[in-house]
Amino acid sequence: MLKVRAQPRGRTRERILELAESAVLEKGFAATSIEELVAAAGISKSGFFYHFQDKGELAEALLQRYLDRDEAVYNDLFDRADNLNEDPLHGFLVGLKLFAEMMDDLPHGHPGCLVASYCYQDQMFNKTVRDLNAAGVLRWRRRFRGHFDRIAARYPPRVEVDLDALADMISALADGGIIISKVAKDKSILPKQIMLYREFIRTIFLGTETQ
Amino acid sequence: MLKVRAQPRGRTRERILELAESAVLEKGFAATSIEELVAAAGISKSGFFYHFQDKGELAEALLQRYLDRDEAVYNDLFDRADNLNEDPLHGFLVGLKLFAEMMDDLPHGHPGCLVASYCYQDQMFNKTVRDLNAAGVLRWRRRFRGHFDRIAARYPPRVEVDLDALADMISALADGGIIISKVAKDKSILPKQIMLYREFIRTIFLGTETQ
DNA sequence: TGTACATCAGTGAACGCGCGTTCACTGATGTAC
DNA sequence: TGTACATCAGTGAACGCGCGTTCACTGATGTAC
Repeated sequence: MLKVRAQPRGRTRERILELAESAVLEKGFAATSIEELVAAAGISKSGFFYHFQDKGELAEALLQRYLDRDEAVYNDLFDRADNLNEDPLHGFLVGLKLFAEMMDDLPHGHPGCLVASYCYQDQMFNKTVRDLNAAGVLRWRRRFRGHFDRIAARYPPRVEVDLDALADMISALADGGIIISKVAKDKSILPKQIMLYREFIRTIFLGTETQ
Repeated sequence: MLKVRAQPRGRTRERILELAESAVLEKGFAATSIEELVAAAGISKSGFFYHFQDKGELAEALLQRYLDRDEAVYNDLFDRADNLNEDPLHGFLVGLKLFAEMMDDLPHGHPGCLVASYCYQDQMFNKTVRDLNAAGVLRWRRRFRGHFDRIAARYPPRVEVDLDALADMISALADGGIIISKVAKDKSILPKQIMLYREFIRTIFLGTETQ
């Protein structure tokens, strides 16, 4: 009798990461045991240690994967919106609308942000992981700061604002909106916050008189 | 020889809570052990169980204490600002400025928000704790919604905004701003976000034409 | 095409440590009479 | 004021369980010749 490989080659590691991500977002990294992951993945404990040297390596792989996917998704979204519009402001406003709609379309709301989760378990992780997290935040700042530079060149801001702070605001509002949505158990809060941010951007560069 | 009580009556429980709060904010609830808390508090493990039935009771007491203190601080701050100003908008704007200044004055930045921390370890806690957390968020919404109702009666909004969402925005921005500040290791981010929010409020009710 | 060896993707059993919790006990302080 | 008892704020030792990690081993697949 032939024993058949339970999973096609190389899939198990990805399955562990997938299971780990939702577990970590629901109860935190420390409370997510290797035991429960391997039980859910249908392998033995030692199978886990074939894929990861230790639990710390899981933490790192998890965050790296999250940041990569996140960047791919939002690069795609904002680039698409930008390419559809010749005007940088309107392209960005379309991007924000798509962003809000994407958040609104998640059936059970946003599952949570690993950056925020790791932030509140900071001491658990080594320097590599913490640096990865910080770099993720700074990448978002640079991306949006770029938008604002192009926009401000064409639309002088009507109010005095720090463009770096304005770029950080979308990260803060997204992370905070996820938290408020989750705690209040109301998935509509997050997309509404994105749309408020969009309104703010609109009034900064277009003013309130030209409704 | 007289044995002298190490701590004045009733102080030990408070010391445990204080130690637990900073530990939880740094590494999460699951990773904060009773062992380390009692070591830092200078009592034995059984001493802990004299004050708390189990670890879950610590979680609840911790959050209750946090919410109570938070409410007292911000009630005080915004009531003070409101009483100094006859006008509800200007009173609120002063309150936001005081809020931002308070955040700016924290020597090592904001130590973190327990509501956010608990949110990302949700599965660890029982319904009582989760309800406590949700109630905290809704209390903030009501408080700020009250401000906006009074403001909007005198200053019709220049742009169409949902006042509940606008009230949630300060919670989201505070929680998100704390996270971005912590992750980027730049304590100036949080106060800047509060000031951006203040700018948004100003333009909503006063417009951009009247600089 | 057949064979030898290497690599891949794990298994199973054992480990020691730390964790939350329990329980019988204690010594100082407070209260009633 | 003195005494008896209750309460407060703990101690010390023990517990079982689950956790992350290690190690020797394995059976299927891939590759070189």
